[in-house]
Amino acid sequence: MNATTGQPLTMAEFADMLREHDITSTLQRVEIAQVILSKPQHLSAEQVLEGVNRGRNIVSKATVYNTLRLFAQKGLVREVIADPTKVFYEPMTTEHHHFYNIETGELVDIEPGRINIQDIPDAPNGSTHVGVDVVIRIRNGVDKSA
Amino acid sequence: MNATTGQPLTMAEFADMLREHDITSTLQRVEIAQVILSKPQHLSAEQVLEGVNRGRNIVSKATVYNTLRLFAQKGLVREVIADPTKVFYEPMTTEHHHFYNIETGELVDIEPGRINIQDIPDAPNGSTHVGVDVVIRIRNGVDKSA
DNA sequence: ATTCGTGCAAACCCTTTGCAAAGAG
DNA sequence: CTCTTTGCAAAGGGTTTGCACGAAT
Repeated sequence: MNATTGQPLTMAEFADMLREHDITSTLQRVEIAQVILSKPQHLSAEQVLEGVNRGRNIVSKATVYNTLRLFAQKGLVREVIADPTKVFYEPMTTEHHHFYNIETGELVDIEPGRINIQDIPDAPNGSTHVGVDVVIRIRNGVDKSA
Repeated sequence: MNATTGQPLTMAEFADMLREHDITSTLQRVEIAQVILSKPQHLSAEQVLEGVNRGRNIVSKATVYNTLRLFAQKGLVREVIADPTKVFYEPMTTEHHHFYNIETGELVDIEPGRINIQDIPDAPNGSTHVGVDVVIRIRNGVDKSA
């Protein structure tokens, strides 16, 4: 949503957003940005591919993968490593963490601030923190026993 | 190490350990247990395969993958999901967390208790916590800028 | 012209599976 | 003897790459 108008972002606004992140704006990249950045969500590369090509055929698989990687490098989206079989992408927002349902593969946001981490240790000699990811693995059902 | 003798565990002791976890003891499984459980470490399935077949040819790739999955189910080892390209396995010990070097793919233990998580939220309706994983992503170099 | 982005298909890597042979109880 | 485990090779799924075409400066 545009903060001043309250309307969904226009293609031109997505294009501006790309340029602000040093990404050359192209049709395909704007389409991908619209799909992943329009709201808080977690999408796999394949889901982005489907979302972009609704009926029509606008972006290839390779471009989706390459573009999502580029967006992640440029700080537009964040990669979430929780499912051992695929990477999820989410819009880059304030730091928050995730529930991961090991049965369904579903990823759910934990509200920011809902988790507090104390005493984050320094990175080992000569390295720098890039980020902290907390994944709480959950399973359907209330019974603890297998 | 055997707690009473201070010696490395014997094959028979690994076999006992398997049976205690309801795993039928076989030659291949004991060999795999020796590789992954002998000390604190993080090994990919491929590294386990190499570790088991030193020169000789004792265990197949399929058996390594299937056995590590079995060990994880039975609570002998823990899977660590941090590298988007592969799963790491570590001996099941007290809860601790990890540094993950995004440049080298290296995984490093953070001492238990060195991180404290406050206010872990309840699992969503009808689901149960399975575990909490904290991964601190690090990068070589001290400078923050790319 | 030169550079950068895209598309297609093939390559790649990790992991799982199907089925016959070998091993455990 | 019956059930389980193993091995091999092949399939599978997600991701990356090579190279030619097209767009932009």
